[in-house]
Amino acid sequence: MIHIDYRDSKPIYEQIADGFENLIGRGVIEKDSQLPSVRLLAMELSINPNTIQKAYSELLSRGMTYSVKGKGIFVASQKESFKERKLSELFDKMRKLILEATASGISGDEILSVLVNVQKTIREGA
Amino acid sequence: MIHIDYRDSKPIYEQIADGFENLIGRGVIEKDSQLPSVRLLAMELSINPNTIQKAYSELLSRGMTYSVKGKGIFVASQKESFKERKLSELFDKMRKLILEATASGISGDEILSVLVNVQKTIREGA
Amino acid sequence: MIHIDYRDSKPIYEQIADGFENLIGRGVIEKDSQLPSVRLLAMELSINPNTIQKAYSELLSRGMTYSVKGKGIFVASQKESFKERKLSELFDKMRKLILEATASGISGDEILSVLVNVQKTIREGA
Amino acid sequence: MIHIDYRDSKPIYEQIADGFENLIGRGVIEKDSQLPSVRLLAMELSINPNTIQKAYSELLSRGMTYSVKGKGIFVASQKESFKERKLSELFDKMRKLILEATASGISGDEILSVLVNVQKTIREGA
DNA sequence: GTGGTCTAGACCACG
DNA sequence: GTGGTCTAGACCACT
Repeated sequence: MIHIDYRDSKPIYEQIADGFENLIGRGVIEKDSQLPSVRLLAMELSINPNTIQKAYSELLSRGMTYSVKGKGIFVASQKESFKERKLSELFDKMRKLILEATASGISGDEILSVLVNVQKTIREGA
Repeated sequence: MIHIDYRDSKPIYEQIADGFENLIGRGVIEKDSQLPSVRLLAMELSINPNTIQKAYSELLSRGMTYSVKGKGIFVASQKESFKERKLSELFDKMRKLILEATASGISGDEILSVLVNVQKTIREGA
Repeated sequence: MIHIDYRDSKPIYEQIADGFENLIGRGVIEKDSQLPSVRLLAMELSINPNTIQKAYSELLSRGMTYSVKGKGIFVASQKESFKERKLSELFDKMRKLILEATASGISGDEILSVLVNVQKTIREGA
Repeated sequence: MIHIDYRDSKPIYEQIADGFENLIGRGVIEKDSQLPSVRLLAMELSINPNTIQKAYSELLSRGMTYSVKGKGIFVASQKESFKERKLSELFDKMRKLILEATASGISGDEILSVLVNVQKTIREGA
């Protein structure tokens, strides 16, 4: 369900949180359904329970889930569209990337060309 | 000459190294010209000399500079084109960004549209 | 595992980095296995943890290892053959040595003769 | 007469001392002839007089020269043959290089092969 | 004065 | 527990 890459510089707890956010946002996990318990997921992924706990706290603070004492953690109803939020995130990250590139003397056309190349390689790789 | 943002998660020594790499790569600092001394820059930026030293070591291992004991640190001649390297970096980061976005269900056309929007806002901001 | 010579002009952190590079390159330490922790090795060698950290950073930038925060430092898969790289290094150092010798008026045949003598004494010493 | 490479890791005073040792050893500068004064050489090479002074001290301690107060520094008669000494130096450096290479798993034949290749490239380059 | 190495001790994020 | 960053202060070789 969730894939962990230990070599990724992104911390494990964030990889887990992002993974669930994706599954929830894309509707793979439905609203009000229960997430696996901390202990269970920790065993399944062979990961320290503290790390799972941190990932779940992250999801909670992002408003993706709600917790019921003694019962577990459940998927919250999504206020704003998941895709909308992701598009907004993409916009911010893309903007930062482009500002950096521009500061290094790369032109707008060159950036566009890089984007097209990337998309091409991804299509070919798929 | 170099601007430090203490709130940035990017470590100080890397901000400094990146800053100089940019100045050197864009030709603002010429080949064989001397960089400010470790102690001087440390005083100017109110930063520990060891941190400056680490930034300069980073530049050295990136091949951007060469050092002469007792004399100072100087800008090396750039073997590989700076821009070429930056374009390659941009490609990698862009690829990662797009893969993430795609995993969230964003289409290639939508990504392109975001890019165009970003470029538009940057042009207007400038 | 690692031997330090304090009288050697080669800095300690480099002796450590070179030592591990050798162990890794020769396959003594296997891929994805964990290196001793910074603090542990510091205690074992009676060396300041910062110096160990610097040695490990060096290995990281050489691409010999990858680090996972909170978990440890691990041996990376070797892209370019270790031996290939070492042969290239040997070539460069040998070239420099021979150029110096030639500048002192030593002939090519004399250099070859010295090499044979050295190899002889090493075999006898072993 | 003497060539300085500021990028070389070898300190300048040593480059100067080695340069004179070479000229003296190969008979380019004759016995009992006078070396240029510290001030003169400093001006010619655009180098700090302290550095020249250190180079001359080095030559003195190597027994290559003798100094006469108020007159200057002169080339001493060479006790042991210059070439003999250089061969001995070459032997030591070569031995160290080969021991390092052997520790990295490079065989004696491979070392010989590298040597031959180096000599080949030098001949071709000349 | 210059760069480079090392020690000591602190703080942070992560697991 | 782990690695990583930063500060403070010392010493060294070299110019």
